[in-house]
Amino acid sequence: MTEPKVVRMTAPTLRDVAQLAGVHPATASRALNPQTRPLVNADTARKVLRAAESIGYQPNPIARSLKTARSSTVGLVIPDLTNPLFPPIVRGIEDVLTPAGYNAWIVNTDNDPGREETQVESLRSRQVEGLIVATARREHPLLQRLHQSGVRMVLVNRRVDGLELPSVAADDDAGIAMAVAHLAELGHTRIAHLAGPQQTSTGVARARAFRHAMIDNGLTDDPALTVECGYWSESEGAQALRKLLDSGARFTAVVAGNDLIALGCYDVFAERGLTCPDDISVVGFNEMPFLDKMRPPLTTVAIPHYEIGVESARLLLDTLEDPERHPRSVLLAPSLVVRASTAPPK
Amino acid sequence: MTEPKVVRMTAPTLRDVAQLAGVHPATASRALNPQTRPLVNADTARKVLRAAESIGYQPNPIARSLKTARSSTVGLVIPDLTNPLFPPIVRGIEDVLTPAGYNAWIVNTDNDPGREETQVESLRSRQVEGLIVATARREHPLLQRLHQSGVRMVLVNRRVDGLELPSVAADDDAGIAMAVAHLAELGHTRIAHLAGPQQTSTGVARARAFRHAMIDNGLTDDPALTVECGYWSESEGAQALRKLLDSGARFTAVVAGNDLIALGCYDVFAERGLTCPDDISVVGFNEMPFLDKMRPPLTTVAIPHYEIGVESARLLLDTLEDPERHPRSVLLAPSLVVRASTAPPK
DNA sequence: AGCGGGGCCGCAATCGTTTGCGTTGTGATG
DNA sequence: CATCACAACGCAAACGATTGCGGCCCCGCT
Repeated sequence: MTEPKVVRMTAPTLRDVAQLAGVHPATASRALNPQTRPLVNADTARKVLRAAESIGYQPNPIARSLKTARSSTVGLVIPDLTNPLFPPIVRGIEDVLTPAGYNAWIVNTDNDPGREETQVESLRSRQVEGLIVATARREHPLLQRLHQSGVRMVLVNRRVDGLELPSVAADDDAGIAMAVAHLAELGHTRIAHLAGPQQTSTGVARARAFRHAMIDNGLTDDPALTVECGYWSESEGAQALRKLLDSGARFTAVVAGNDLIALGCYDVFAERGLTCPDDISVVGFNEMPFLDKMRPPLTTVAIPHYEIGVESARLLLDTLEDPERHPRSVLLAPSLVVRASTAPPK
Repeated sequence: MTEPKVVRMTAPTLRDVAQLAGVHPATASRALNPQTRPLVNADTARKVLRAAESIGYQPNPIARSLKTARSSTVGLVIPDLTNPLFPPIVRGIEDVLTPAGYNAWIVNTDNDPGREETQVESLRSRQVEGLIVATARREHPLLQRLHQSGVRMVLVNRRVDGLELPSVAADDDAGIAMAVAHLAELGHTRIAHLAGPQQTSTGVARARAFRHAMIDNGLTDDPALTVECGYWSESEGAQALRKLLDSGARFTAVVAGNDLIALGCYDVFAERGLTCPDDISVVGFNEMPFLDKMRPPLTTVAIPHYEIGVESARLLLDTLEDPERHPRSVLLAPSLVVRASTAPPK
């Protein structure tokens, strides 16, 4: 004989729990919440817990958010999920947010400020408690406004000019220095830089680091050997390299602003019958997946993606629990992964 | 003289709009909603709209969700964002959801059923209106339950045994057939298959298609030449190939269950001093990014990722607006991209 | 003039929680 | 025995929107 069971189409609510436990919903609420549990008698608390358990009660986060104006949710603002840089970062973020009782809401902006604005608006209206932003440009009115209106956020990989915000990134200086030193050791003297967009802090930081590193290695930094890319993309990288080659400049190696830019170079090599590293050495930045299987395997600066995610989530949690805390930024050490795209010049 | 402006820290609500427009909140609500706007006088509607505009009113989705038990949000359940297969699909999904007024909430399951369960639970409690699921296994109690409790969903790339659900995927049969035909034309006769996990519909579909294709091409399908991978991953692909090589089986080509499995083969080639395609040809499936830059560039079956996303979102919207509609499934035509990982056998 | 019928709009309940405040009951104290 | 403190709990008002129902007014008809 199967127990006759009333099927309710709607999920059990706090009322149901209270009724079952023979208490008022308010009491049930207090009993369920560890924070307020001391306010109710231990016995009744047990009763409530048991009742909740028995009917599989799950609090309704929507109702809770409405009342508390909190959501246990943070927003991740990402320029392009298609960029393999981000998934591991996201993973790291989720791995610290989840145990802390938070959920992450991922939005794509496609590098489009308009889209970014509406996406962020939608996040805010859903009461996200903070933002992790990977789309920062040096001039970023939106972020300025958000910061002024008290939105908690942390930046990843980027900074905004004149805005003191917690941020986490790889140590660009160190990374570029390693790349240049590596090439210098191989004997390269004329090294080009395909810089990332100079509207991004990362783009300028790496370009600056490149100049310094050249000097530190006793090489001359020829401005004609630095070309800026409009985006951090393959096609922009290819464009930039074509421009450089067409200019007639002489160079035997290039350090690219990131891996995608470096891979763009591969396309140009194929177009023009150049071979890497025999004709030109190239080193990337970021260590995206599958580089070891490229042709040739790309030498690059590896950064700890997952840890970047982890750290940024931690920073956000910190500022959530103590908004007054002085903004802390963390720099993570990169490392050089030498593969077959770099060799001594001919 | 600057206009004295009252700064309110809290976002404007419907009440504020109503007050400003000199009407009752109910009227304001009706005026704001295009659906119910005909119920109010055109003039007052205009007044309300203007008022809303002037104070920058944005409806609070949380309050709305609480009342309507809807959320204009759908969940995307993805096994692993790190797999480059998914970002373009996500992009396609968002591109149709956004104009339709929906938002997407992405969750990762890491192929872990437990994690999947809690993630889905969290989605449901946030009143998502439907699910797009890319994690389906052939036996999938969770999805069975969800379906029974009336959750609307569509499957992407996968199916569940005995469950009539809308789904969208590439035409695995056609894709595998093209791959095998290509190898056969090159002169291969002993072709191996590194199959995907047989708990996934895709895994078995491709394995079956492989057998059929072998026969159709007048080749013999030797069961000893098919090895199953536990996951759709590089390492599993490598494992499977090692097993095959160690078994002493003779073969000159392999069709891999997907690109990652194929790339796993590359690792084994390096380990054992084999060269591709001279010693062994390999063809992948999915056309993930950057394959053209691999060593060697991987021949693969290209599937229209973006369109898969687009179609799955459309299907979901369809079932949302007419839940009774008979489940429709769409198959998208793949195409073969021949690169340098395939060549005639020596 | 009386009556019916729309068109518009307001009232108030509701969604499921949280929380300030008030009430009750108990034990301890003067 | 009256009083007080305090623990434990209930009451009811929020949070911000949506929506069935009913009231009001005005118009047209007989």
